[in-house]
Amino acid sequence: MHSFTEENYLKTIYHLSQLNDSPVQTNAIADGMKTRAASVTDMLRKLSDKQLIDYIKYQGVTLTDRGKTTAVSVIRKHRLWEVFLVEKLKFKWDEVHDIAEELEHINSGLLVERLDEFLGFPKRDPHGDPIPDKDGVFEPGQNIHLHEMSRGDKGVIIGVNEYTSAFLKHLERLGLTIGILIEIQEIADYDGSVELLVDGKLINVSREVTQRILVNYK
Amino acid sequence: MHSFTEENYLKTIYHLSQLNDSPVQTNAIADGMKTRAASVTDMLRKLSDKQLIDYIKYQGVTLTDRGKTTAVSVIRKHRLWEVFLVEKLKFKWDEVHDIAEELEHINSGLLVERLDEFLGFPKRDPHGDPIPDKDGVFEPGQNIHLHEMSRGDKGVIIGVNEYTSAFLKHLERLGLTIGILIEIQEIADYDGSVELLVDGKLINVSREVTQRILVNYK
DNA sequence: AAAAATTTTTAGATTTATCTAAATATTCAA
DNA sequence: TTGAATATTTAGATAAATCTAAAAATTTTT
Repeated sequence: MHSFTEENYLKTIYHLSQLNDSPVQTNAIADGMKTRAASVTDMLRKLSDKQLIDYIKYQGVTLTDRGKTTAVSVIRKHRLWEVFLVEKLKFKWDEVHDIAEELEHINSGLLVERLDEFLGFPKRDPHGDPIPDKDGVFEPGQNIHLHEMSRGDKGVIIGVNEYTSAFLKHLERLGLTIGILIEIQEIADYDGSVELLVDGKLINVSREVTQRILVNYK
Repeated sequence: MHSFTEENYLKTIYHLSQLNDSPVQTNAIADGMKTRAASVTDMLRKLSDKQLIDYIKYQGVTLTDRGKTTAVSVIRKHRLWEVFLVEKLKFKWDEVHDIAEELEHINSGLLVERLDEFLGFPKRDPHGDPIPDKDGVFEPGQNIHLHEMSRGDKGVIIGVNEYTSAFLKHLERLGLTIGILIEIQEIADYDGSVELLVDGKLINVSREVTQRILVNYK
């Protein structure tokens, strides 16, 4: 088995490698793990020895198949536990991320499959992120970020990519929650902020926010 | 917060101190933690510095109030998770101990209280052990071990004090599960084995087994 | 109460994950 | 294409939890 720390590195590398196709860089990992580049180098050597990553000094890393499988399994657990916390224990969507960061490392294949079944095999977590099935397969989704849409476009909010309580509460105040229909009214040239029609009301959101919202584009 | 290891030491010391009134000895802890006496001494110094135990060199340890509170909180979480696994996820009673050993260290006060509520504030876990409430109070129980009973005595099995899958499966084969009524028919002088009337049938159990079964004596 | 047996502690290493500071490699820009 | 800036790695330490072997304290036995 892998240590919590190893699992967290793999998860971070996985998420970073989703952002673009090139190998993930040491500093990006250090940022993601809130640690120092030197510590990352130490860990990369270890993960490479265990054949969880392909690592060439100074050239960044990519996950091996084994590494990817492990990362996806941790992500699956994280998202299933988030569904449990919200659906069964009545947590708010902005309260579950940190607890799921701990629960995702519990080690029992049977537990995950039973939990999945108990929850009715959910396809998405409370933030709209897809939950890989037990073979690690994600439901395909053709989603785009809100800031990539144009005036007049419509779509349904399907996810976010920041999980801080502050951000999620902000969205809730604006009425921007998973499943809600939005329509782009206006995009401001000078700061990229966007005027949206949501639930019959006009609201204004900053570019920072539009970059963190995923929309299922119709 | 305390590390997983510290919490496990506190839990072990708590359980050992339940067995008799004298301070818990280094070797007993080493046995319980499956480690060496020297490692225990190292940790005792650390727990003592943190004022979780009262420790006098060569004289053994007792938990301070702070230490006891922590230990009971871990035990509460362990037992609640066991109820969850059996009641909600359909695990057998012999499958849940190891998973609960991991889940008991998840750190969120709110999570425990929500879980307790979700489960309907259970009073006992699947092995019959009492679950302390959120203030650490156990429901009082006047239970005795099966080996302390006499011929003709009757009672209901209320718990066990070994949680290995092998032991629990053995009990199940014998029909000895929580809640079942038993009556002592005969106690063998030469090996302490006991003949029991269970569910209309006569069965024989070794002294090793009788020492690990708790009975609510009528 | 001295010797023997047992228990516990100390001394000194080891492993894992981390760090700072310095050295080295790579990339960017003039 | 060379120097500057940036990114990464190495060297050497530190803290947590563990270990073995030896020393010291305590308890038991004679």
